Amino acid sequence: PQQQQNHQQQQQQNQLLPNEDGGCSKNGFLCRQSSTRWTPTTEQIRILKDLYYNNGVRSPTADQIQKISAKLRQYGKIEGKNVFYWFQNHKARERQKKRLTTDISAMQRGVWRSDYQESICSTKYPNITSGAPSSSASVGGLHAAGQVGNYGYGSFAMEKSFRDCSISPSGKASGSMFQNFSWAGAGAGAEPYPSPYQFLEKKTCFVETLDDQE
Amino acid sequence: PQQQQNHQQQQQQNQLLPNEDGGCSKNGFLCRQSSTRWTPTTEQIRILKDLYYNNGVRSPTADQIQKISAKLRQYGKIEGKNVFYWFQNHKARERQKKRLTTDISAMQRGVWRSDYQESICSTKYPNITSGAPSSSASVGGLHAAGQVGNYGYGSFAMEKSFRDCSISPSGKASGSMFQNFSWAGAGAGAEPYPSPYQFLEKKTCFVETLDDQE
DNA sequence: ACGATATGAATGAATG
DNA sequence: CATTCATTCATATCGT
Repeated sequence: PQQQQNHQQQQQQNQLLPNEDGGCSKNGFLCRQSSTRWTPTTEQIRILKDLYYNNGVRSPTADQIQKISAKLRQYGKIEGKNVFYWFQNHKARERQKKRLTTDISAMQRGVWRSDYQESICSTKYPNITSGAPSSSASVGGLHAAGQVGNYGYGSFAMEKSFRDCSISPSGKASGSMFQNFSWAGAGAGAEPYPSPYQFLEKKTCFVETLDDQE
Repeated sequence: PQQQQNHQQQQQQNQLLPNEDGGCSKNGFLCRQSSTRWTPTTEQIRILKDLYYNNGVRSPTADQIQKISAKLRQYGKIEGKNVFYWFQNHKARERQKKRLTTDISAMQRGVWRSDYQESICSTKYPNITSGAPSSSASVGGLHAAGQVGNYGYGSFAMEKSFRDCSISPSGKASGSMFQNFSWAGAGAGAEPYPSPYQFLEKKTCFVETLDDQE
């Protein structure tokens, strides 16, 4: 059913080798060095994918991220952000890929159905209430309890293009309300790019310091 | 001081000329700016950060947003919403990092460390009072008058406990977001790569107890 | 080596 | 204010 992630990812399992030479042969100088980006090991990848595909984890919570990273740390250096980004990216790219893959023609013909896109997820998670998870990579009992099926947002992209939220022109801007900015609907038939600072600009008196000497 | 410009920092360096339009002429190279999304120039970033860190601006009001964007417009095309989002994102991300820098396990143990990083507001002027404010980027007398000291709420999540304070006595805590992300700012922490994940490593028998469903 | 691709990281833009 | 989505940059890796 899914074949979108079997290209190349079988690199070595060396986590991070601080053996970087001091010579920044890059374009600048204050470059990389040890700041090499995280390179997931195969074990880490395996676990992550297992969580993703077998446990339906898509956007792990802080708690989950913690557990996951703690777990993955056994296989190499890793930080919470790596896990966070991994899921973000994986989800995003899968969707992106699907967008391109999923016959566009189907969409334009309207024969597109929303059930075949979820095939990759096997939908096995919905009822975690049974008890023992028995998942392959149960990282801290991570079961993606609350988010399963959440991403089933219809399908791919097509309805999220125009999100024009027309807001009511309050006219009064006080505090931190932000929905009454003209930009809320910017482009919704307004000016090309208007100077949006007149809608509430009352221009007090202080004009003394407009120093542009930053 | 809060951005780990190690190597990445993608399109940040493209300096749009003080044009008024989208006329970007970076280095005589590719003008990638034509996209939809705002690409802050370095000057704009600098001012924004200055406002953020030196003036304590966190959630600028419409008024402030106006002034700021007007000011920043000298350095490139910008709209109010860009400013608005910038502050929102900057705050959220800083918070996101920080919020969990004070990892929950420490929190539950009361070992909470109020280790801060930024030089938030220097408690500027409570008002647009007298003469020249010495702030770097005083945008039209924008001094963050009303909100300084507002976020000086000590630190972690405390006012929002109602939402994510699901700390269980069993040593489990369901925070809201990532906890120990040391990535974002690194303004003060700046550890190469911390490994503070043992705090939740206490239980290896984790099996399914992750249910943090509301 | 160079170019293509995969993917980590960052962040603007939204939404709830 | 928290979370998520989309885009884009940067770099690691592989193929030729």
